[in-house]
This record gives sequence, structure tokens and C-alpha cells, in this order.
Amino acid sequence: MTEQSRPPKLGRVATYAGQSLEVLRGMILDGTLAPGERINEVHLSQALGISRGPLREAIQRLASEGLVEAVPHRGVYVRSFSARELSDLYELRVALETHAVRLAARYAPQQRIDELGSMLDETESSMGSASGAYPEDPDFHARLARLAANPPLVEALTDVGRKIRLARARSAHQPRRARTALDEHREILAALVARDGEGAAAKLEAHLTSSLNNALAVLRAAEPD
Amino acid sequence: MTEQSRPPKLGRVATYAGQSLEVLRGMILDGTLAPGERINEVHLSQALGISRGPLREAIQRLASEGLVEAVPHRGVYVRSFSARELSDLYELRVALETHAVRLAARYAPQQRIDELGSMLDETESSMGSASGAYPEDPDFHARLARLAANPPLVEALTDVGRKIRLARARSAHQPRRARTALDEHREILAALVARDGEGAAAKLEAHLTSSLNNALAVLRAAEPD
DNA sequence: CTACTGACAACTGTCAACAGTTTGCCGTAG
DNA sequence: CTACGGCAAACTGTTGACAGTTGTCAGTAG
Repeated sequence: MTEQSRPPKLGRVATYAGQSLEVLRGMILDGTLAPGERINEVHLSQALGISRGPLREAIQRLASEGLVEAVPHRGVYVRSFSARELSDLYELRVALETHAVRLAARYAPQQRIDELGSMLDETESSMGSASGAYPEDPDFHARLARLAANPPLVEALTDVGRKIRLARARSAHQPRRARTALDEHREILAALVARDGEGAAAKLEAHLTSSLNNALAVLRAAEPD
Repeated sequence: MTEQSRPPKLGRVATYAGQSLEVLRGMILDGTLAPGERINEVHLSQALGISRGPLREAIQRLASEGLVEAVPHRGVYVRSFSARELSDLYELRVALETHAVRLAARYAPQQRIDELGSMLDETESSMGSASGAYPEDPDFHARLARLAANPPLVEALTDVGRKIRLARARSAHQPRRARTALDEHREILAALVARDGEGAAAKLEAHLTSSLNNALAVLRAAEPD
């Protein structure tokens, strides 16, 4: 692990297990650890510069999050998702996120909604310069969820969001899709500003459905199976 | 602990960490470990007859499930929920479960629905004899969820269900409520048999809302704050 | 009597070593 | 050439000990 000579006081987690969890999650979500790949505890612990104890604790949490699959006495594997499972995950996400947006339309303070709008502006302006490889900005969906002011709901959504991100790890997001996604985000936000929960939910569902179809297309193109 | 010489039928855990997880979850959900209580690793590991390693792994998973809260260098505590949090959890559960029942109304095979009905009959007959202390039979809701044929959705619902069960650990379920709950279950099922997804969802939401109100009433009676 | 300081006790975080299981390899028999 | 059996390497599961932190409490100064 990065050996920083920083004084041991700084706010965040001061524990190897906690740091390993975040590092590992990052490695899985950015593809450093590929789906289906087996995780060797000894190698990985050495690579991280820690012992197996904290590493195993981090792995347990990843298993609980559904990002890895632990088979007793046999090893842990980075989870890989089928097309069907990806569809199921999107189905779940639609249910959660449409509910969130309905709540947001009813209860979210105006200011928070406006912030979302200015965030979209920033996204658009930075999109022209930073070419390619632009993630479908999960920030929008995360912030949207938070407007529902229901922590368990937000948590459930981040969980399913991570799995989806892993499930479509292979399909690099095309910038073309990012453009249309931005437009769709704008529509959702417009309905939200008008406090039209049903309308926002409908737009959101359409947005997610097209996102799923895009992912499925890319996925089938990669693996014609 | 239990040593079964069964062939590896995708079966049970043969590891202390896995067993501890289930034991601990049980102890938390049945109140042996009370909400807010601190968990001492040394004492607990000795009580379970294992060392701290596997116990800590189990605790990590419980933390990920939201049943305990781990504060670095300070200890882990059994999670306790406020009335607001309980409401949030129910809100989430409504969103998930109504979605599940809509899916079930559309796709579930007739046979599976009928099985649910006969299960309700069994519940009713066993209700007369087994007096008192009857749980609000989470089986019905769990099976209902499974009809949606969406594993991630089922998983999310069991997660929420566990938290709710912990949140209302104090409020012992009265048999009076169990009776009306059974009737409401029957109504939901009737709508499901008629393939009326919207109707079933409405009945379900009403059912859950009354369940929440009951829980809140008991909770406030116990702790008038 | 109150506020501060210093040390002690208890507990969590981490490590290195041990033990049991799985897996792959190699030789042998059919 | 294939199937089988057993041995060995590799790896996971578990343990006990060590290190660092937190919280407490007596003792003292104000």
C-alpha cells in the first residue's frame, strides 16, 4: 500500500482493512481485477503491503456487497454477471430510482434541485474538452437519489449501482451515448423542477431502459455467445 | 459444529466464519444482543468457542448488512434505529415489494401462487393452537418476493427485512395483529390470483402502512422519549 | 471542590505461523 | 491412449501473540 509519511491523525479511516476495502472496490470497478478472475490472498496482500487478516476482512465486505463470490476452501472470485442478471439489476434500479424521484418531486427543497441543474451545466462544458472515456456520470443519479432524503434508499441504490457498474465493466461508455444521456438527464430534471413526479419517473424509466439496451448491445457485440 | 458428511451439494458452510455469521445474525435478530449494545470480541469469541479472526470476518459482513456499526479503534455496536429510520425502511420496503408484486402478477406461474395460498391455510390452522408470540410470518413476504423471479430484488428485500426486524425488535408482535395481517395477506393474494398487479400493490401498500403504524405505536408506547 | 495530568487497564488492529483442504501432476495399471 | 490413485505443492481457514489506541481513574495542583 502507499506508504505515506503523513501524520497518523487525518480524519478518514486509519485502518488497513478499511483502506483495503476501498482500494479493492476500486480495482474491481475499474477492471484491474477482471470479472471471473480469482483473487489470491497471499499475492494480493503482498501487493498491498499488508497481511492477510485485514485483507480477508475487506474481502468479506466485498462478498456481502456482491462484488465478489467466496467459495469456502476454494477461493474468492470477482463476480461476473450474465445478460439476464444485468437486466434484473436494471429492473431493480428502475424501481428504486423512480421511487426516489417521486419522493424528490414532493419533498426536495428547491435549492437542491437547482444545484443539480448547475452540475449538469458543468458536466456539459467539461464534456467538450475532456475527450473520450467519459463515464456516464454516476454523480447525477447519486445526487438525484439523495434528494429523496431516505438514507436506506440511497444505500440500496449505491449497492445496485456498483453491481451494474461491474456488470457493464467491459462495455466502455461511448461519448456519443454520454451526449444523449445528458439530454435525458435534462428532461428528468425539468420534470422535477415542475414538481411532476410521475413525469420525472417516466422519463427516468425511459432513460434507464435505453441505457440498459445500450449496455446489452455492447455486451452482445463483445460476446456473441 | 454440525459435521455433515453430505456431498458438496452447493450446500452449507464448513467454516467458522460462516457459521458465526449466521449465529450472530440470529442473536441480534432475536434480541440476545440488544440494540445499542457493544460487542466485545474477546468475550464473544470465547463464548462461541472460536478465535477472534473468523469472528471479525463475520462482524464485517454484519456491518455491511447494516445490523452492526463498527467504529474504528472503538468497537462495534448493535445498530439501533430511530422511529424516523424505521419509517424510511418501510418506505423502501414498500417500493421494493409493490414492484415485486407487480412483476409477480405478470409473470409468476399459477402453481407458485397456489402454493402461497395453501401456505396461508397452514398458517391459519397453526395460529389457533400455537398461542402468542407469533411472528408476523415473514415467510409470506419472502415467498411473495420470490415470485418476482428477480434475485437481486429478493436480496434487497431480505436486507431491508432484516433491518426492519431489528428496528422493531422491542415491539413483540401481538397475536391480534397477526390475525388482521393474515386477512390482509389473503386480500393481496386474491388480487394476485386475479392477475391484478395494481390492486395487489395497493393492498400491499396498505398492509405495510398499517404494519408500520402498529410498530410505531408500540415503539412510542415503550419509549415516550 | 474542580480541573488537569499521567499512568494503567482493556480492547481493537495487525501480524506471522500452523493446520486442513483442494488441486494439479506424475506414475502406473488397464 | 485412457483411467485411476496417490503424492506434493499451493492455498485457504484458524490460531495465538504483539502493537497501538482509547478510556478510566487515582493523584495533585489550582
